Amino acid sequence: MLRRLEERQHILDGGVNPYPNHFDVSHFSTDIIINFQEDVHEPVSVAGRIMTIRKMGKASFFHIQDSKGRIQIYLKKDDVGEATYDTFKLLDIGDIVGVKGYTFKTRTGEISIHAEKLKLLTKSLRPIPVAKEKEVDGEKVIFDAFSDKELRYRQRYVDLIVNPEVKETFIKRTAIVSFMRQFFSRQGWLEVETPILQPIYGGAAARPFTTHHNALDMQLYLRIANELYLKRLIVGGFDGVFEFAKDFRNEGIDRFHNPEFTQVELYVAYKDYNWMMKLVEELFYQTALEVNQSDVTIFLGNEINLKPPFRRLSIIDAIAEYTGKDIRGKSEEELRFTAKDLGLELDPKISSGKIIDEIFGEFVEPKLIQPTFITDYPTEMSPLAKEHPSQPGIVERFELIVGGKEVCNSFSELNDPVIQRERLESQARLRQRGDEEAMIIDEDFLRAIEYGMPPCAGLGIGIDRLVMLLTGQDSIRDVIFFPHLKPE
RNA sequence: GAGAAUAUAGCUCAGUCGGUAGAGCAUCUGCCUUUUAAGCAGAGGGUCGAAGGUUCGAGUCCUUCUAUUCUCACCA
Repeated sequence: MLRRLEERQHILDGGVNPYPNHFDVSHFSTDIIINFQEDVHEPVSVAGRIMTIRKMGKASFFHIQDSKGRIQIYLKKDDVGEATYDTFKLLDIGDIVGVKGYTFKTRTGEISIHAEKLKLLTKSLRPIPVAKEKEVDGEKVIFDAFSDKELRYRQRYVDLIVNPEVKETFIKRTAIVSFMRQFFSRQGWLEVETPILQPIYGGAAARPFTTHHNALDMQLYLRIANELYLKRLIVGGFDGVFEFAKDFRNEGIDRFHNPEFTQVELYVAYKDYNWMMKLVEELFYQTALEVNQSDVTIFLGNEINLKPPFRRLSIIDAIAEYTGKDIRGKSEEELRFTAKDLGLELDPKISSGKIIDEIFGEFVEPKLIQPTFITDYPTEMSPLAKEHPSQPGIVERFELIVGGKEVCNSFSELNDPVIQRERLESQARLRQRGDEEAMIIDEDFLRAIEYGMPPCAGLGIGIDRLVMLLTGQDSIRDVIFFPHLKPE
């Protein structure tokens, strides 16, 4: 770096600005290569970062990388003049340059640009970790790639420069979100924004991040979900609302969890969870076709097929199928016995619903590889969901499990304000008993639904996990630009 | 929170039994006007994650700490 600082000064002393203000670009690297015609020397102007250099005495080759890809540049002293060629000799891998010239094909058959003008656009002071590539039997072999995960996450900008497949993943992430946004908007539903700073957090069971507003001298929370605000908007008369939301949960970090993550939540009036299942099937299928041109993807080592319909299985039937235990109508004591019989150690304080969830999470969920809707959860685990009209104690709820992981959660929303109040009060009692994740009573939310919320179906999709699914990444850190790490 | 592994040059990695710190790429100098992991000749580059300890002597052995990775636990 010291050497490059000197070089920067050297360039300055030579009357050249190493950081000029603009450069006119006419083409992207990849477009030049795609549209190349033999015997046509098309004039082009490109800009990008120098990624390889092969210097010879009076002529040189180098590759520049722009936002789309790479292209080789041929620079000859006779063509650009001695001054430019001397400046070029001072350049390093990592510097950003602009090149004006014309297209041609080299003796070895690579489509390249024959430079007529070269301009330094940005001097790079730190060496980038260059990986060398070689083609062996038509396949690219990369030598000494920048692969240290810690460095890649801490210096994502470097990761993006030198590892093109990383860039692809993030481009796909944006494509997925854009497609979903269009998909919802085309139905006439409204994309909205609701508060991230909330005086009362709710809509999910999780520990929040806490902050403080100075002027109001009050505690605020970063939202763990936006469910209760979107429902207020359904009360307000919108038929469908959705929000791509950053949510924050003050919990552990692993390859499926980041403290801040993205969810899309959607609420549609007059619909129920059966309708929502169909929507989710269609959404996943079409999104896959849009971004992958295929309904098959590899997720956590398994080939996943996203062609509808997805299997539907109630949580009770799922447990019966995978453990052989019929738990329908069983009392808390019987459930505890069943769990013990299966070899599951349980906290003696937890109740029926939680026991069912534990059995499901331990013996069933990891085995659900192909997309499966698990439906009809115990009411107790779902304080915001509406009960099944014919099955007491069971709510109209589903989760979509893919590759053994939950990717979305949905229910017919509870809109009876009296029952909703009872459910939240029972949550408050759990909280008093020390359940830190039990919900807090949000009086304004209750007031809103007391005015009347139409029947409605709600959905939450974990965008990070969906992106993992559709890009074949096994860690949430590989689909978030700047995943959370401890400070250096 | 528990266990395992890792930490050596800008990057990717070797380093044997405890005895002067190594390679490739990158960098620098020279040569080279169609190269592509360019080539040839030479050179520089290190507080071996941090702090202690054992030892005549520690990259190597021991202790503690820090960070990361993986697995498990937690997280509907």
